[in-house]
Amino acid sequence: MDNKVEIPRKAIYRLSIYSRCLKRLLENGIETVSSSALASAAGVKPAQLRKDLAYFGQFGTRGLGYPVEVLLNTIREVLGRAKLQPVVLVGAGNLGRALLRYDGFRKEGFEVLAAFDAKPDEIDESRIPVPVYSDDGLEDFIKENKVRMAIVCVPAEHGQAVANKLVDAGVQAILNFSPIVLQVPEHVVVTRVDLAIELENLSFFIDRD
Amino acid sequence: MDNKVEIPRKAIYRLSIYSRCLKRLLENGIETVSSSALASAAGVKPAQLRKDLAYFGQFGTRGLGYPVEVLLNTIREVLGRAKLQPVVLVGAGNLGRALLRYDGFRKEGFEVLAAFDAKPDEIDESRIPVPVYSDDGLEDFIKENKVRMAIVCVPAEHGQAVANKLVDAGVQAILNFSPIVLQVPEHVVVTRVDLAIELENLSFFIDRD
DNA sequence: ATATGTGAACGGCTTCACAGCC
DNA sequence: GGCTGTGAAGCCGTTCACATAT
Repeated sequence: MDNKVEIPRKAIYRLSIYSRCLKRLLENGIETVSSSALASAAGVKPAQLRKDLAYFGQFGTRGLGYPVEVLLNTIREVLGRAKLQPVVLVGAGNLGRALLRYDGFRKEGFEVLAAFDAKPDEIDESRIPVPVYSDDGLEDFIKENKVRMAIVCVPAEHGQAVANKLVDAGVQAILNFSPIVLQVPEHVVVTRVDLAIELENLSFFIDRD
Repeated sequence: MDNKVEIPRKAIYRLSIYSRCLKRLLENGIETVSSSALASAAGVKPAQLRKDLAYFGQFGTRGLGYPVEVLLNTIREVLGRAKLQPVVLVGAGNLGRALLRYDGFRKEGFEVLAAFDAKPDEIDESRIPVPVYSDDGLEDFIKENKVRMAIVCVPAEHGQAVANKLVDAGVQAILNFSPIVLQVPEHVVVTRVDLAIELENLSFFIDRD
């Protein structure tokens, strides 16, 4: 399959899920997996898995399945996850500090270099594995360290201002935990994670009294 | 518009976003809003906003727009957010404890009654506003308190077992922070929030060296 | 004049179903 | 026999465009 066909965003997202499943299979010493087995672990239909993989190559052996390790490495490559990716975090409140302590990021190849906060002096740095600086130095730091990704955990009222700063400094992707919709230029990608909205959304589906 | 037409999940999700925007408008004393203004604040197209609202009624005045307060209340009603919703959290690790301290849930009408952990004795409860119990009591607690929603923050290897317990006890909606795909019966809704995957997904869209 | 409500067109992702290969 | 790869069909949500209402 050739590169001219764009890979749909949704497919990209699922690639990450597949990679997690493959990682577990690899750890368990499994060398080959069928589309139906992997699909079920990832919560999708077999045909969809095969279509997703077909966007960037042919890896399977008919009658057999996919080689776990090769497939995993290829997916990582496609996702651009060959090397450690530097990240900054803005807003060291409750949530921000928790994310700084969260080891899932590093384990997956992201390095949070530093945190920034409007009032760094009031932050209890004792259990945080990275330095917390004042917002003032944000733009310089991003430029100096060629940071392209940022995590935003500031209150709603500061979200847009922070995003503007980040974009001006060269950030291209933002993981936004602030409960607002950020307005950014087209070349910048934002993923919004609003925990209260996720809960609210779920609550629609439970029985009412 | 009648109730026979199912509201798409994505539309439901957007209702939550609209409600946040409307809340801000209300706080600023704005009484009427057009579909284009509200849509732009919510990051969607005007036609989509109108379609979403049309799923459950007609609220606008042609030539004028929508009454902010009425619309907000109606959306809250549709979302089933009339009263406080009890929630339990399972897994009081870094992320779990941060979520317990996060005030966004309560502010939006969710009450985390208690947390459960495999090793509650090792948890530093000092800064957590709810009790942390042993996993043993999970099912009884859920039944006694008629809990229908749960937040899961346990390591991947325990995720499915915890989910099974929750479902058996009567939980109908799960917000899953564990990095696995939970297998649940059809009547149970799961929303997955995998922070590492979100980052990974974003990293696909930044320039490579 | 202006903005909603909505049938119809559109587009894109998902699923099917089967040909092709091991 | 079993499983992948893929064109074709199907489905669902989005967007358009205009009739409708104030």
